[in-house]
Amino acid sequence: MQDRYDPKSLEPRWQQQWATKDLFRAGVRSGAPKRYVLAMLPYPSGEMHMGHVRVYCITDVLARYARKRGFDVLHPLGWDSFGLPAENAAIKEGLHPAIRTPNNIASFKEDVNALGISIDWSRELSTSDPGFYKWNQWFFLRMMERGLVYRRRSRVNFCPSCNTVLANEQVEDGRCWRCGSVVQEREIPEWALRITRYADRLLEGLDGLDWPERVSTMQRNWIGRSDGLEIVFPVVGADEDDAFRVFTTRADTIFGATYVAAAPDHPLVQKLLKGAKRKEIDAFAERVRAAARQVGEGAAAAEKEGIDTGLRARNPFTGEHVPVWVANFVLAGYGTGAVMSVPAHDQRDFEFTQKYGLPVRWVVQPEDAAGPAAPPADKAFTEYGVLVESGDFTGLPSEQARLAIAAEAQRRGIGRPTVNYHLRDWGISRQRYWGTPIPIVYCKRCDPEGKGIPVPDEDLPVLLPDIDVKEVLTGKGEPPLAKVPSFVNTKCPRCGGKARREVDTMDTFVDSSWYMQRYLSPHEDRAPFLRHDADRWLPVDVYVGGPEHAVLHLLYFRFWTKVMQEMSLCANAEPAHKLVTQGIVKGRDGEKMSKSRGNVVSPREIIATYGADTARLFILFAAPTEKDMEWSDEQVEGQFRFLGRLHRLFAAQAQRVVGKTVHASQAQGEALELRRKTHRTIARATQQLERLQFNTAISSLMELSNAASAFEPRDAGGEGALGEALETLAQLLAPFAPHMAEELWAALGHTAAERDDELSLRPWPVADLQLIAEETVHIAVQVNGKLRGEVLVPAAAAEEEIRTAAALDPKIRNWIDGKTVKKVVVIPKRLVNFVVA
RNA sequence: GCGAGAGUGGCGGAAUCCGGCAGACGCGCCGGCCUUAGAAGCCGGUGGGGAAACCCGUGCGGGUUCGAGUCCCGCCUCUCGCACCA
Repeated sequence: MQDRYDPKSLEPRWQQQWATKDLFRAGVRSGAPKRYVLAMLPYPSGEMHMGHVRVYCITDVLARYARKRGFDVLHPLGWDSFGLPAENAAIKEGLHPAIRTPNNIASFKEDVNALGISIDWSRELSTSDPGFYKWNQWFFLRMMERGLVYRRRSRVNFCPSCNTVLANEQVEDGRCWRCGSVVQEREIPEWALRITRYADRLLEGLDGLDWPERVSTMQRNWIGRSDGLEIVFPVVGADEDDAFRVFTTRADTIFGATYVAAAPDHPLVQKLLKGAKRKEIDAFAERVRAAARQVGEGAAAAEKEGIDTGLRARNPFTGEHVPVWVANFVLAGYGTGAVMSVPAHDQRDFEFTQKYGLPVRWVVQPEDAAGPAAPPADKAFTEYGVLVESGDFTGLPSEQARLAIAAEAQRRGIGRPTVNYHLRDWGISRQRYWGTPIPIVYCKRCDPEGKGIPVPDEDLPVLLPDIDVKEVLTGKGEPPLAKVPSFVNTKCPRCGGKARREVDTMDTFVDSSWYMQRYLSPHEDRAPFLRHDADRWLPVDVYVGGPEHAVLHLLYFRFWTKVMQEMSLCANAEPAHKLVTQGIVKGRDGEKMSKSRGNVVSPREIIATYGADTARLFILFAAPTEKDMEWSDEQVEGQFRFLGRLHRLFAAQAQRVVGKTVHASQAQGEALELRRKTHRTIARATQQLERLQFNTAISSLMELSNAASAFEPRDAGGEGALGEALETLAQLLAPFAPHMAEELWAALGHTAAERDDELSLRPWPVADLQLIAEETVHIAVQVNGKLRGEVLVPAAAAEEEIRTAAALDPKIRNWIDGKTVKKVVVIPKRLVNFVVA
């Protein structure tokens, strides 16, 4: 062992050894139970940032710990190499993504290895590799067969000057990010996946998962299941068919419905109105759309606005003729695009009514005196209550009335119970180059309607063509692939005649929806992965990543898994059992790290200065796993000092305890105390690791290190106890600071020549419960709940014995002598409380 | 507005699951040792008040309990998410 702690020489040495011995390969411990530990798929930027460091430190601790607990561990890593950042860089710099990406990957991979992350690189994958994206296309075709794929028109952002479609993030304040033109809205065809068909299964599946409540709640809200009644309000003086269908969750308030509000572009409004009124409403609709673009889709507009259409509809329960308005707060895309407005019991309707002077009818009264007994003048009463002025339903509580009114509507054939979801189908078409080609061709002869003809399986993959970057990736005009004739022009798989390929590519969320399965059979070319491998490894046991993916990726990959299960590709309906969302790493200034703020701390520099072990310890110690943390140079130094102290401790003592551990059982006095500390630390650190409390686990190790440093052996028993403490430290440190742990382990005379003696695979230490159990314990003594002293009693002491000992203590006697002891509370091994008058 | 989470020393944070000695561990700071001096390292101290005995102290106000940072009720503040979803 060197005198000085020099991570620069020590760390690469151990990394080399691990690689040479191929220690982290999964699937070689055949009899052992499996554990699948996974970090979210990274986009391979050229240099790792601190967020990546944090995720991989977390998964690496879990992976290394699991290995030492005897698991066959799968801890793979790959690259989310398709996508917008690479394409944008290509547009800007003219460098083909296929050239840049491998360089970025190589560099990022180097950083991962420099951190000492224990990855099974034999399973590395890149989503831009045809061997991977071929299976995206295969899945697309299988989903098509199952009726899960369809073509629809959808609104997109369009820049008239660049003549191209823009992603949401390319729109800044309603303007094009590149040229600053005002963005328009356009309808274009796209391919969509019927994720909504799985809405209820996605909802129900959440209950069985060990996910943060926050994420499950977000998913529930996002899916947004809402049970209600769809009911018909016929238009007065129009055809039977021309009726407004409205959706409501509050059927109990239908007697209070004083008007109908429809979305400005509601088809029935369009159909029934002509002339000046129609023009007025169309202009209004355009204004509402523009406002929505400005503040972002769905955001609440400042004020409610509307126009009276002049149409009248009949309330099917009161028979009353009520006006039909169009209003900016009614969404065309949700429910039926029209609502019955009940101003007395809905806040939005109330506000609208206030502005336009429409009638308010109070039909639900609070059940008890808690609420208002009469209509409040300033807001709607939105709670459940008891119905009034509601015909036959008067007197019923809201819950019952809802059902009764729904049943009545159904009986009369004017309504039916309906479920609505906030969740929309998943549009996967992207007008970009750097993604998976959609395996579809269009043939005028076989497919005159342009529905799309699937490419046969044997023609997969549809390869992304090589391109002249300067000509194709201009960021302007048609989708890039449309400019590549050799790609576009093809033969129809049905008639063999001339046909055109689909030129859109797939959303990269498709890649990340099933990559965790591809790791199982990464080189398989007959299937995306094998059932045999799926049965061995799925589901992912722990999935670690940022909470920002709570709804998109984490919903899509659950959907995909459910489809795969239906296809019998795997047994489980959920991809990941436990989800851990790690907090973000903030800069020294407490702000989010970003280049523009100039507060970015480079992992490379930290590793170069202090070594990987220091970086790992710091990032795990500074805050609990799920919480945000701030970068602190002083805390980094602190971890470096801790490692330095450990190194010195072993340099000074390791030699003399080699082979002496067997004498530990003779330990007496202080030596015995050290042994107790050692075994208590094993127990605590183990529990803390299981609970992902890495910060406190490390602090437990520091405590043991401090205790061992303060101890000086005087006899064989002492040397044994110290030897045991040092071996334990090296063992427990292994998941956190693996290089240092190996170095310390070697210093204790363990050679790593044999694979079996490798610290990484050596069994995790087991605490001796007998040693943890104390013989004597300190008991806190309280008088009237205040701490007044402490007594030392045998751990096995009976209540009576403890009480007597406490009462005899001189400090305590000061407090209780001459007073009446009304009660004595004794909690064995913890405390005594005298309650005196 | 709705939902979730969090408020503890100068700082990051322990203890919160299951009520029982608040402040583990680290940083910072103060003092000392070593040194020509510094760096590094080592030793000691460090919630506030007080000479001490003691008193006070976990966002605020109540409650339950022998005992509350922890449980219950009502507020305040902050963070995150959703935000006209009928």
